[in-house]
Amino acid sequence: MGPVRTRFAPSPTGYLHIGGVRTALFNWLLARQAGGQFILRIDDTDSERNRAEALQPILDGFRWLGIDWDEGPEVNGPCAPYFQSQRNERYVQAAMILLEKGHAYPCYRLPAELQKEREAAEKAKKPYVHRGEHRQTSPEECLRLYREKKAALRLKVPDEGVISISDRIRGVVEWQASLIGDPIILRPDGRALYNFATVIDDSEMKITHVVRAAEHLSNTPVQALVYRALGAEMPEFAHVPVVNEPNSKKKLSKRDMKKFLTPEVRAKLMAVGWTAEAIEIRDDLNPATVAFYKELGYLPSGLVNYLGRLGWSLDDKTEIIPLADMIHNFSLERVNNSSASFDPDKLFWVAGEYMKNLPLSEKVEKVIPFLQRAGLLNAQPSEAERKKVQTIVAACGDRLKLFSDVLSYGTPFFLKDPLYETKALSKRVAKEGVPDLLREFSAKLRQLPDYSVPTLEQALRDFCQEKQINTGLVIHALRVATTGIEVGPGVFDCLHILGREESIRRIDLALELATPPAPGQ
RNA sequence: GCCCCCAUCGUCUAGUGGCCUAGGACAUAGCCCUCUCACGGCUAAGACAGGGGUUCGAGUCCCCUUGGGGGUACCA
Repeated sequence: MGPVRTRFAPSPTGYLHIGGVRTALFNWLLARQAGGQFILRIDDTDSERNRAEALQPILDGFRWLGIDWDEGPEVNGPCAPYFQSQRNERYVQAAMILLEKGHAYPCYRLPAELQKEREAAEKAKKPYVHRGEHRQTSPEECLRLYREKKAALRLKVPDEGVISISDRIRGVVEWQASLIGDPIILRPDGRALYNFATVIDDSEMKITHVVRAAEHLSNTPVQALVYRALGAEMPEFAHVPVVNEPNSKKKLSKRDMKKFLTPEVRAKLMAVGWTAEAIEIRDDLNPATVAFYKELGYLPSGLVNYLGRLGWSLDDKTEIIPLADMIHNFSLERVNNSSASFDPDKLFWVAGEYMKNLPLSEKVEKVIPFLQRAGLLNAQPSEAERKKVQTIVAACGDRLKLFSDVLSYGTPFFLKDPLYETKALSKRVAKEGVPDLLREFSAKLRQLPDYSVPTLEQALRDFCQEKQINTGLVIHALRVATTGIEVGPGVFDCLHILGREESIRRIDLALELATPPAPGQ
């Protein structure tokens, strides 16, 4: 066997599905570990859609995640083309060889007739195994018949015997050949069927490891028979367990993804600037797709780590596995054989762990687009503005788990006036004695020698000490007065970011709002 | 119906016959730290689907049942 070559063969559906990425990732890891090649092949045999448009989101998704391909769309390679729709003549050619060699035969039965037979068998509680009448016809005669009148071409399945494959994840799996009906490999119009096309492609592309979703396990005996008939070398098979819906044993389906677009999900998307209409049009924006996480500002490295750990583990305790370690340590033998539920909470946590380790400068770069989209920053931020963003991001610290979190923590620093939460204002500012304290402290702010975080903190502590009051009282009041909200970076960071004049202006503004003029005045 | 696959805390997992009184992580709850939130620290609760075997000994091996999933296509 030559160098390790793995592949992922998505249909151009217009989005990159989470479950698919996991399978692709395992393939990619295997290839990278062995210094082999990872191939992207597009299964577009039945696609009537605009291919370029439906393919782009998939390529974008992989690129965003850093999963690169050595051969495939846009990069090409020695086995081009990498679109099944452009490879049909190869399938026809291969089918003709099987016909000549007596491994295939034409079948003139109509689908409707077969359907009836199937139903009859079902009623009789007997397995339905289709065997066409031309199974015994000589290859020469079959070829003559086929030339005379095109028909569906069926593969001859042995009458008896066991088809056995050794799956790298499942172990040995066997099927009775007598229970497998002769499958169609070519339609009367010459279009190949999946089970046939896949084998031709995998064989021609010298794929050494077919790592795919477990739902393909049942296709494998037929494919094994095609390899055998072709006289081609069989690749290693590894069927990875499917990814289930959160908290469910149901497969995370590509169909019916709309149900993941819950009100909460919609709210998250709208918080980062998507309108309800845009979400409707971009029907791929939901938690089952990669694009969703990109839009919400998840770190791609976090998503890759999470997906890699879903169904595979390094040992009994490691959760955070840098990509290089994952490449180095990945093995099919440690892939679980039971299906796994996708857990958005854990993904969120992993993404946060990666964010903690991201250099500040990178956070700043990645956060800027979210601020721009929200209209808080213009398209060409000045050096001063970038500096301000940096200060804000630094002040956010570990609170920033997603890039979009900059909106919940940073917005008050970009608005002209804070958006005051009424409740917070009445709870923290419009409170017995607090307005006077704020006024006094505000006056102190004016006199500070500088406006740094330590100076501010010292000033406040001294002030509270002097007044014999709890520091929290003033701190909470200050935070609400200057940012409008109760949660966020440390209050001294907030004051520092705003600067002296703006801090004081906002305190005055809050006091105005919180203390309505006394009646009669 | 028939064929194939799967089965440890709510979820992801460790476990390859004695190291298991079943370990870790997310989520949950409580406490601590603390200017809020987040981070961090500590603690709690929480699982071997059921039944038979095999064995001195079973989460681990075998069988059955149950439950999930996939296939049974001129879908992929």
